[in-house]
Amino acid sequence: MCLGLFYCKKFKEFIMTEITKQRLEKYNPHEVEPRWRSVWEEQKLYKTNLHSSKPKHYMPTMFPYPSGNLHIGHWYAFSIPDTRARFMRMQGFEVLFPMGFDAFGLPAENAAIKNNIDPAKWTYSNIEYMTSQFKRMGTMIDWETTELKTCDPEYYKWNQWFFVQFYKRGLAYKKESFVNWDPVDNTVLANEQVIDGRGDRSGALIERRLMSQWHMKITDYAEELLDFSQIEWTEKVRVMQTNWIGKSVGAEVDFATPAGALTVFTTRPDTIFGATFMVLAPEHSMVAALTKPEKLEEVSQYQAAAKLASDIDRTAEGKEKTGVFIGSYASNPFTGKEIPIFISDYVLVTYGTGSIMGVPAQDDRDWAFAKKFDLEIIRTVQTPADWDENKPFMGDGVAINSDFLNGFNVLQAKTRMMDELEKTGKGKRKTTFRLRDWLISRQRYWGTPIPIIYCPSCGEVPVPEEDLPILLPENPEFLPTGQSPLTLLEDWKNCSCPKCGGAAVRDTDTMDTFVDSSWYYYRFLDPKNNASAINSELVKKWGPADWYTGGIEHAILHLLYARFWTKAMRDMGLIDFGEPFTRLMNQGIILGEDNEKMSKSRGNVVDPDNLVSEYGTDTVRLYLQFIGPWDQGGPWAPKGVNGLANWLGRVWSLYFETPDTQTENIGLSDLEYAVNYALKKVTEDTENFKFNTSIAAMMELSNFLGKAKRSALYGTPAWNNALEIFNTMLAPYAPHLAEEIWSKTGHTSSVHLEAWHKFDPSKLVKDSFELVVQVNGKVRAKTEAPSSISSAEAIALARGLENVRGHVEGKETVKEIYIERRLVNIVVKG
RNA sequence: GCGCUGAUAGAGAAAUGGUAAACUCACCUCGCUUAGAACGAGGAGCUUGCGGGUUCGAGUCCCGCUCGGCGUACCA
Repeated sequence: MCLGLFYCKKFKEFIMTEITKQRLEKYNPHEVEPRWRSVWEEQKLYKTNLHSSKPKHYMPTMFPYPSGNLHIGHWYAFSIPDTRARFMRMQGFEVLFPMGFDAFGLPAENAAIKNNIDPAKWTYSNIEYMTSQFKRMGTMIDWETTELKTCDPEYYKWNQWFFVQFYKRGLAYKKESFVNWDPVDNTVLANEQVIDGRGDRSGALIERRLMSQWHMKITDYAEELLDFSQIEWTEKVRVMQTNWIGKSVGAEVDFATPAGALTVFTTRPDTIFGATFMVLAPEHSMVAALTKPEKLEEVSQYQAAAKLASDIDRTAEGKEKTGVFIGSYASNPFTGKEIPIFISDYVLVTYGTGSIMGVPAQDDRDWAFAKKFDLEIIRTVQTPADWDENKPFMGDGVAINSDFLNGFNVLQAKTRMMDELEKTGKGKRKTTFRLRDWLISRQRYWGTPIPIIYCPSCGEVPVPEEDLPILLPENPEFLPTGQSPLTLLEDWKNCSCPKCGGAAVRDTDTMDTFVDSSWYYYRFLDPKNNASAINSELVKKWGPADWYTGGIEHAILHLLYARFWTKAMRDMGLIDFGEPFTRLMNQGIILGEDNEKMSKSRGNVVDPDNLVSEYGTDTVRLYLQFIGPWDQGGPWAPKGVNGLANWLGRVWSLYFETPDTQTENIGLSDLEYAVNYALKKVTEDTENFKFNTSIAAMMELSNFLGKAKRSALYGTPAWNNALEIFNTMLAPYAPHLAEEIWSKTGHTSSVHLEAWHKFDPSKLVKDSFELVVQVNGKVRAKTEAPSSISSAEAIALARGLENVRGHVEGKETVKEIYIERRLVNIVVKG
């Protein structure tokens, strides 16, 4: 912090004030802002009445992780929606704008390991500090009603409760599978948390391990999650979720092998006549049975290599196909031909059946494999005339070499083949999803303990509801063993079986923190509720959220899980709707001055605390909104901030400086037009998150008022009314300045309790306008015309203009166009 | 590779198919002996990344290209 500069400025201000006392007192945000914030807090001005009879507007934002410091991105994410929340409040809605902390997670634990601090202590002290930073933001967050920390037992108890309910309904289950192991954070990760083969937090290359882990059955909802008809989200997020869910419609087909039927999944059943080989994933369960003794060594070697290789190596772009012929043959169910069986790492054990039929002519991957191993290629779709015969053909065409399918196009052939498969029992229709069940076990300490007990005689037993919460024990040992720290706490781990009372042990993993964020927006309505997870009555009244805002990075993580959780809650009868967030808005990212992502190593980090100390909260908020469209983000241009501070100063003087001249000639209707125009623009733009143009409209208005001030309008009732309306428009944008002006202009209650003014459309109708006249699309003249002018009159008026006549006379008129209250275009020839 | 985006004065950006550049910063001139990293008056700056097309009219719609961002990537 730059205290030197700060005090120096203060001192200068003090001197100036003394010398020029008779002049206007300069607006001083550093005095005004904290003063109003404490008044608001005292008066509980922003208390939301959850039982209000007004229409509700629920506007949560994705709550932050308590990293220890609010950065400029937090200001962008939270202070801007606050403007809209304030606006909706003035529009007559009862608005809930909540805030809490997503407080479980790895950074706390990593800090504990590194600095030997208790993760709880670290987290709670961060929350305390960040809350004080938050309060400087001057938001209408109702801390008292909504504050929520997911690491509180009163919160995570209900994670455990949900887990038990899900368990009873078969939505939470344990299975052994290949999982993503992060060797740096020493835990498994969900598929959604693996980015380009690396852990999303640690950046470590992910290893594949076979482990027994808890999953949430999100795949039960795969089909429903593809349905976005109940929500208005951006195309981008819908597409990302749709791709992630990855629905493929096709068929499963059985191929006979010496070890029994080998089932493959294909989206192209029409190409079976061209299947000339089989490929299994190296981990496929039938590999052992199908491997001939003489191939055993080669196969084991390949399997070992595949196991060691990271996903990123296995899937690298342009990687040459590898594989091993395992010695056995399968029989093509339609041609009867014996085709060789391979293993290769381009087939994934986790997708479909983990095995495929190789159809090189119609698939570029199979083509590459066939070329590499010199396998037979049979075209089953007629290639276009100019087709390069050294390429596979994936397009539509007529089936060839395919017996009863010959002559049909791809779509027809698919249907016929699937009918045939089902008729003959050689296969069946099948839809496969890319989406896997959500793996929620984490081998870490700082999270919600999984409420399951393992009993030698009763097996896995969920903890009875009355025994919840299973508290996280204090003072764990943090050893980088790859085991959960909870495994080392014998006293905690050992327990008795709730069923038989015999000796048993607890599950020592904790839940993925995305469990916490899957339902917190319901908990905000009653965060201290000790009797149930949610207050059904309030959730019924307030849910689903009207608008939800946050970063796009959660498009397929949090936002997909939250939808799943909500649907599961609906099916449990807890709520009566199936989507958590009716509308979604993703803010962009604020970049450094150098147009690069802000980072300490680049040295381009903008510190909001310093900015607030220099310019005040209102200026920082306004600048972040003015910089551009909110969903676009953009680079930080430090010079512009000052401009916003100066604008606030000019607004201030608009109210409190007396004009010394009366030189402008401005009429009442101009004033009314300007005010109503701005009001219309600000109303519409604020509603739609277009804060930059909204502020521009207010600047235009203040520029106009600055001029109008030096006219006869000054001091009239209309002038005073205009200033008052402008004051209320400012309130959501510059809450402190607006309140100070409001109070200094003689009001005794808060401007934030005022109703938003409605614009008067009748004041926006002008009785004349500037008619633009084009000849052949080129502007040739402009003239004032009455608004009521008819098309014929407008054209006649245009033709009469001297500049136009020169371009029109003696030429043949082809067309005349009049666009109401805008322009005339005369098209001539010759 | 595929999908989605974006490209407008020196910078950030406005613009229901209808006068391109609102608004802010920066720049220039003048005023103000000061609210001064201020204020007031005025000014300069572009044919909207490139090439086609549709249209009376295109920054906006369509096609191709160049460059950047985001997402995704052997999913059978």
